Amino acid sequence: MEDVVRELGLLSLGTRLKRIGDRLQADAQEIMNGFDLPLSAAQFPYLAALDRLGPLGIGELSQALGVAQPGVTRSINQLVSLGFVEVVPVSEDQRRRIVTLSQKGRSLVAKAKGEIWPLIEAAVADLCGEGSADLLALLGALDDGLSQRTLAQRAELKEARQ
Amino acid sequence: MEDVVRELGLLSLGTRLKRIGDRLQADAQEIMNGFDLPLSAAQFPYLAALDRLGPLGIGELSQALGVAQPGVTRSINQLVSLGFVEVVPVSEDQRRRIVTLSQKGRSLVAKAKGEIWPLIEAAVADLCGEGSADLLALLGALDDGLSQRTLAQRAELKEARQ
DNA sequence: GCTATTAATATAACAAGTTATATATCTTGA
DNA sequence: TCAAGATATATAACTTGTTATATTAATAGC
Repeated sequence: MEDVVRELGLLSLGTRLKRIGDRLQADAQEIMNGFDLPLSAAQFPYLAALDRLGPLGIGELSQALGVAQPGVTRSINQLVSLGFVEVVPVSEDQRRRIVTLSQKGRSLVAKAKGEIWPLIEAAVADLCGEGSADLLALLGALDDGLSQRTLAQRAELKEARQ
Repeated sequence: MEDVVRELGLLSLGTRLKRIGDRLQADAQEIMNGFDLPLSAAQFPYLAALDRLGPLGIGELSQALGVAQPGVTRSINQLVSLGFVEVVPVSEDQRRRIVTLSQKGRSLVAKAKGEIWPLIEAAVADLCGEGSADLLALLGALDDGLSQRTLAQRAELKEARQ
């Protein structure tokens, strides 16, 4: 059976990227399941962000991860109830809540860095083969291009030029 | 603020592809809004599949679009209530339901082919620039690679080889 | 020719994102 | 200094995917 989303090419690029991304995430989840972590693959970027950047506010996490703020609020609440992060209020500004890795969160990150992430990264590298650097470069160009001009703006320019 | 998902590279490739795909789909939606269609960008692939392949059963649509069957059932029900598709039972096999474009659906597809899709495709092509063919080729390799071996299988092979 | 299995679709519950809006706190200007 | 606006987060409702399971119809084996 023909894969329509694939055949449509650039027209359905968004749908296709989402679909492949979902599949990769589900596969990564399967690798993670081997380590019986009470955590979904989608939650890992939160821990990775806190590990890389240190304690962050909700809004900063939203920026760092490219997820809308309500999504961050919910995911952080889950991670709090799982015990991987802690939220501390800021005395100078009581609106803010700073999220930090808990001890449990830090040891999970350590384990992930040592055993899990390298495995996932190697599997993705194996999948991408020679093309991995090219792929990352192209995705970078998409990210950059989209932050300069949206598709709608590009479409308008095309129309105006006709 | 550092874009963590981007910086993590291959490790968070799934999350990143989903994120970029979502953004493209949202942008395509915005272009479509200019034509006031009572339809979301995510629903368009269903119409495109029926246009390209003719009437299809629920399970065939599921394959053609790479969406799990319950998702297809729901989306088709929406498209039915919007009047863009019709569902006909098959007399030989009463379990099956064949989905076809309605007259309204066919004229929407005609309009889309004439005015909307070329605009979206051109905007995406503008965004991708020189890299569009490379990108599609790399995505094809990912699709093919994933249907040969999942990430988990690749990870196991790596482990076994050590 | 009936029963057990298989197949196609539907339903339910959940996941993780989204937008719109509410709430609470902070900041600023008259 | 206090009312108005801005900012940070929370809540609600929705979207669109998922998995697990139920339902109904078709098929196969005895």
